[in-house]
Amino acid sequence: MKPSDTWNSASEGPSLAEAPILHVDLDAFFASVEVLDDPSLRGRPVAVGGAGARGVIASASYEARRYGVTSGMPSVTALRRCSGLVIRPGRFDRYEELSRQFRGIVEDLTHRYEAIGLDEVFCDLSGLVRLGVRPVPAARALRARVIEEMHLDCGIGVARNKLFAKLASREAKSRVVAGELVAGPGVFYVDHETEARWLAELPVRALWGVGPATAAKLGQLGLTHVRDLARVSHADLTAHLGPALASTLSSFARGEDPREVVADRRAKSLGHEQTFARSLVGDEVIAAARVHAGVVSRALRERHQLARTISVVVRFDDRESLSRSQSLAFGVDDDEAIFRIAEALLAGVDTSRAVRLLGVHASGFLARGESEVQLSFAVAAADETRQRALDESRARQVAHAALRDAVDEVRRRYGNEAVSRASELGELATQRGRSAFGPGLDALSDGDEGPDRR
DNA sequence: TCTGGGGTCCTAGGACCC
DNA sequence: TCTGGGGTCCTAGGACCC
Repeated sequence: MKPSDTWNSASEGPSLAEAPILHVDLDAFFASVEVLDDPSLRGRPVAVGGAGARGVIASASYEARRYGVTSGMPSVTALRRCSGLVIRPGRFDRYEELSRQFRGIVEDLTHRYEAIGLDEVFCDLSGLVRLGVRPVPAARALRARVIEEMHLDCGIGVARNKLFAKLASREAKSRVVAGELVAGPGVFYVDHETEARWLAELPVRALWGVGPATAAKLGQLGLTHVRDLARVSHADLTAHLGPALASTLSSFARGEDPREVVADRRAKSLGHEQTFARSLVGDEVIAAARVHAGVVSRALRERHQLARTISVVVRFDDRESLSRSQSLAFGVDDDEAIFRIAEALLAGVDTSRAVRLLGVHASGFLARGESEVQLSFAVAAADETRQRALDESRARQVAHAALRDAVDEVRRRYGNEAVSRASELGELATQRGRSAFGPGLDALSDGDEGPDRR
């Protein structure tokens, strides 16, 4: 289908020059997918997240929101507000499948789009002048296709820049007001009057990049609304927020947004982390690192990438957290190689303290085949142990390749659980499939037993 | 029994090179 | 003999986004 067949109609709304940016946001994405695939959930309060003591809500249906359930909320709190809440653990393969379908529909309109997570895109339509595209009809047609083909709803903001487009997609959506669902228009165009009103009325917290910490800092300066930002000097803002954020917020306060729509963003890091139903100590942490290293290395191989930097992150029971990283002169994607580096990094961490979260991350990607470049600089090993781990991991990177490829092949054919190391078969590993958002209720109930000790 | 897991970007200090 | 400033890379931590 050619864009010109669908996306334009007469001369409704602003021209492309006036409002070239679209922000498209799928409604309550994860929760909506659960309802889509299980119609018995329709009309009920549904959320996706971890159901256990340490779980949080990742996505809540509008019915759940009527009870005050929001994403990011601890599941315990959510259940207190809504005892009938159905919490599903999340099915990321399915969400990714629908996300691809979503992007396919967007691509029929333009290839100049930037994906933000699985359920949002910014589009830059400014190159579509020759096709006679008008942004508002294009947005309506896009939304109609999402509804018809995916059976999911979305809100679309149409504006001059990303700042207003993002605010507008929120305006386009349905919302809960005083416990009642109020339908939104679906597509919302930000004209000059609306821009001026929003800049005058919105709190700073509504801006992209202003979270709890920055809002608190601004609050101490007496800056609570966007309009307040316009009257503070750039030097003052920089002194408190640093040059980058200060510059961004100064622009926003004037209604300007220098950020372009960047198509084809490539991931720069990849990782796997888990909050445990029961905190781990000592060898249990190392065992968990082995499982995590396996997840990360498999993801690297699926992407045909090698990582030059491996890092671990640890959060203790008192919520203090730390990270340790090691860059290599070569790239790795091997389970054992990544595990050995993670293990070496953890040797420098006091694991006699209770560890509630462990993460293993990979970054500094090389395409496969580039592994032997970058030999010119020295690896800064912290000590002899670490150096030995590095040497060994490099040898293993070569030695284990054949075995690893064979194991990958088996996993591909029979599923991830078909071939596992003995150490992955304990409770640690069985928690993996339960939820991406922390331990589930079953993990909570058998938490006393803990993972097996070897 | 408060606060996940996937990421991105920024900052700051130190090492090293030119 | 003392000392410069820019650039890049690495590490650690923090804030933010969905």
